[in-house]
Amino acid sequence: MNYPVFAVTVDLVVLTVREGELKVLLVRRGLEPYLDRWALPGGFVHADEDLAAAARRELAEETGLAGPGGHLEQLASYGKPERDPRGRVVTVAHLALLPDLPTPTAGTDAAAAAWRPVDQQDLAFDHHRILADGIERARSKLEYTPLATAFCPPEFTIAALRQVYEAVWGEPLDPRNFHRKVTTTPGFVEATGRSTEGGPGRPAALFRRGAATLLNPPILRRGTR
Amino acid sequence: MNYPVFAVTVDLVVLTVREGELKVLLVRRGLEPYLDRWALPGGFVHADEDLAAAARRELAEETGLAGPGGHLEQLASYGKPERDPRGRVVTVAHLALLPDLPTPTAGTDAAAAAWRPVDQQDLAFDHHRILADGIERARSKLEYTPLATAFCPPEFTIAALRQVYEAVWGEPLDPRNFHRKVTTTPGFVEATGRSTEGGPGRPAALFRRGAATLLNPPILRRGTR
DNA sequence: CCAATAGTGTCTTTCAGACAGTATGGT
DNA sequence: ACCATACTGTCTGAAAGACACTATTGG
Repeated sequence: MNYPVFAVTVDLVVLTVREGELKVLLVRRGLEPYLDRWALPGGFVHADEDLAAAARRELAEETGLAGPGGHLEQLASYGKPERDPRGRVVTVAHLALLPDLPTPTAGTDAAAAAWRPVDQQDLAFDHHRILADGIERARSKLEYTPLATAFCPPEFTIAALRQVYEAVWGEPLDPRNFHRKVTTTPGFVEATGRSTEGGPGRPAALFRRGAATLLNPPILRRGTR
Repeated sequence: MNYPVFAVTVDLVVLTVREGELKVLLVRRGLEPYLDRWALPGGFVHADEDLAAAARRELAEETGLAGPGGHLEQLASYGKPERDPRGRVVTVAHLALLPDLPTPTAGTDAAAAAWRPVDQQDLAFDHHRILADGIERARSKLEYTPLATAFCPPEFTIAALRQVYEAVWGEPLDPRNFHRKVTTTPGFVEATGRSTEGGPGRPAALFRRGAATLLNPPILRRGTR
């Protein structure tokens, strides 16, 4: 049997919420092509490695840890013949959602990695399109899954969860209605019994993620109604 | 730069509704490995071909036409090292939804192709998993997109559209509430002015698909509530 | 007339959106 | 006391589920 040969890479759309904004992890390329341009982190799939394993490995190399919380899923594959000038490369993009880690980009691999706003232009390769697809996937998944908790540390307040929604969707939500919705949806979050302390205002109860994998009914964005 | 080489294929989960049931297009393998087992149609991506183009080509080869109506989208990629005993093969699975064509499987390529029930066991490779993922994608997309119309001919009755939902979800829907829902959702369907004739009962108005790409609010399955 | 299927109207329940009001901390 | 933030309660309107009823065809 005769067939063309390909290289296969994984690229990562790694998102987090910092300073009330949705951010994406980018690396500055140190090689041609697209020298010095921002790009999604990624790399070649090894000879005896599953796609998901390659994505986990790259994530660990770039971020230091995919430790507590967080979420990693396959996004889509991109394989236009001209997408990489070096040859025929198919990339299997993955989407990672991480809490805002104390050690953000102390990766071993990438020389210059940084959290950047998600409205990036002029990324290397077709990474602009991959990024756009990843953001849309994240926005959409917040509607019907409890995945927003992946952006939060193991224990979080309802207000922190709401700020995740507001950052990802870019629109304000009513704190009271949001609180009611989240706490009455079975399995979305469960109370830990603990509370915050020290800040201004009444202390907030702390929650951890619940067991539900699907929100019913969903929380719909304004934009899609 | 040194990296492992892969073969890249596209595999197709082609679904239609026949005789009130959801069916998948399968081919009987004429080669090792998995000789004589049912498998999803598919093939190698050509040297200068986009992934989507390869999927369209394979669909045309297997079904004869992807003509009026229908829908084709990327599903997911599968690349476990051991998934093909011949070597390292990554497959980019696609999902196709087609109306029940008069000429179902007069393909040129596959010797023995057939519409089979979707509860197949013992497919070749990891095709059982791919099929399961494709069916779940289809079930889920009927909830929040007007994609059910892809299973229908260019003009169809509300009852025919309802039977698509019932076949894909495997549960009965109330004809009256379904009618109200579909006809009052802007952009889901638009009336043609024509009607059916000849059958028993009152003639039904004929509709074509509307311009909407997203249903708001969605039509939710019983199972997920 | 009757059977069969298409389509409309009505009632009830659920839930989102808007927003008043209460609770509990820090300064 | 006052401010800030957390949380609860109430009202209203939109829409789903259940289902009675009317409409239009063929036998």
